[in-house]
Amino acid sequence: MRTAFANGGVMESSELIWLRPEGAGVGRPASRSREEITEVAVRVADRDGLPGVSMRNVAAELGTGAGTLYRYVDNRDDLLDLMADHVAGEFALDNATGDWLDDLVDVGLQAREIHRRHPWLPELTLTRPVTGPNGIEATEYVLAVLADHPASDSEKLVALAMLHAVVASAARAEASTVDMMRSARFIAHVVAQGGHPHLAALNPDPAGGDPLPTALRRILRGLLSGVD
Amino acid sequence: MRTAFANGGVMESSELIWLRPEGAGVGRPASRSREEITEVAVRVADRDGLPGVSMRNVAAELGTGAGTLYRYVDNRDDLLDLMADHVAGEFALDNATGDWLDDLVDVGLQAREIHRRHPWLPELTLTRPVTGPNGIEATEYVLAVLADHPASDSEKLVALAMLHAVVASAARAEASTVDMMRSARFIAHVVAQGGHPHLAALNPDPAGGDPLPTALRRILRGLLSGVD
DNA sequence: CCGCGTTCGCGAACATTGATTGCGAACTAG
DNA sequence: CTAGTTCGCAATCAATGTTCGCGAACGCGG
Repeated sequence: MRTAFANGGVMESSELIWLRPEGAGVGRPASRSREEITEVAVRVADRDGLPGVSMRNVAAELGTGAGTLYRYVDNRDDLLDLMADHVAGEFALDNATGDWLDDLVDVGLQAREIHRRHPWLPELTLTRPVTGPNGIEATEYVLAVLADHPASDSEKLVALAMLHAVVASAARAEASTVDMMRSARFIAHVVAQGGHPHLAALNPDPAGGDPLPTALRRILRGLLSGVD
Repeated sequence: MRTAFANGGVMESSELIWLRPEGAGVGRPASRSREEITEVAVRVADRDGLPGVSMRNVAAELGTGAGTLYRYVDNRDDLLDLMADHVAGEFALDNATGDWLDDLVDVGLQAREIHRRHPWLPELTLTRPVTGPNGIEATEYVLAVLADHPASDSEKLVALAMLHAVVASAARAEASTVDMMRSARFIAHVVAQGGHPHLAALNPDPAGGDPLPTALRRILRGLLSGVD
């Protein structure tokens, strides 16, 4: 798809939305902004879930028609990108203590809190890269925390990607207890039929606390405290 | 939704599809099977991607109408579940060497190969739990590998979940080079504007090999060789 | 061999979705 | 004030998931 501009030029919309200018300097000014639309979309998602974020729904919430949204966004995916990066702005990136492990675990736990506040977020962050302005800011922060760390840049990026994958995945598991229960019922059925001794012998730990903090510590240290 | 049966009973379809019987013993026999439909759906997905897996498309490939599929499946999500578990049958689970770390890394690398063969798979495994018969089989295998390991059951399950999350996430990143390039362009733009020193100072390692095997080793050992 | 109960196949139909288009109104620049 | 441009909006299109009703196919009991 191509968008024509006042200068007669043309912009390939295969770029991320943040690279495309918002509005044009001339002509009738827009009555809404990407920010405003994004906030409304996030509110709708918090209330009705991700499938509730239809162009018609969001537009209605804004008191307008569906077609109007396409003046601000090329397609629905753009809107989803905006939403994901919007909530990435909820990070508090000024807690650095100087201990890289503590700081990275803190980022991971903050990420989980964000995912908990917005149960629709895992589906987005797991399916697409989050590389909007706020996502970039978080990445820069992590790199700053690891600035004095001896690991190579590649290793740091791998650790960052893994941190993200683990947190988002855990958050998704938390978010859909329905799926969990359906799975549990099926597993119980399979176990009841025999033939899966180790699955049958499984029993949950008594009084297991929150596993994520220690898991994150172990993963990050395993990845970055290279004792191969 | 509810499905009536010959005995006058009723079955809640909120169960996973594998808990619901295929066909009914009486009446006109079905001319197709879940297996057959699943195989066709997988083939369509391999060719046209996940959005190509529409009820009409799959039905057409089977030489029938869309409505017919609903005799075998309650909804599209059921079909996706079937597909995900179907390819989970591609695991070779008879390679156990006795060394749990080697064996788990092997499972992870096998999972990546499966994801590579079916580029649509990450979107499924990341979004929903894979707990069909074949998925259960893989879980049982992992538990068998870890049978003599001193870690607690909870720790083992956490490690398994993390293994899955990491592999699927890495596979997704591999699968969509388009997104990667768009992100790269935006990051380059941000860096060019200054203000992100650590991001700017980033340079990729020369001749970096495949990072996943060592990453998996480090993560799994970090999680299961408890040296807190 | 035949009817009966039940299921299956199938096409038409419905609601909803993302996206496009054409036009009049609103706005800025000169 | 005029020219040029963009914006808002409603109508519209194509495609999707899903439901429904009906006639035909089948197995079983007589």
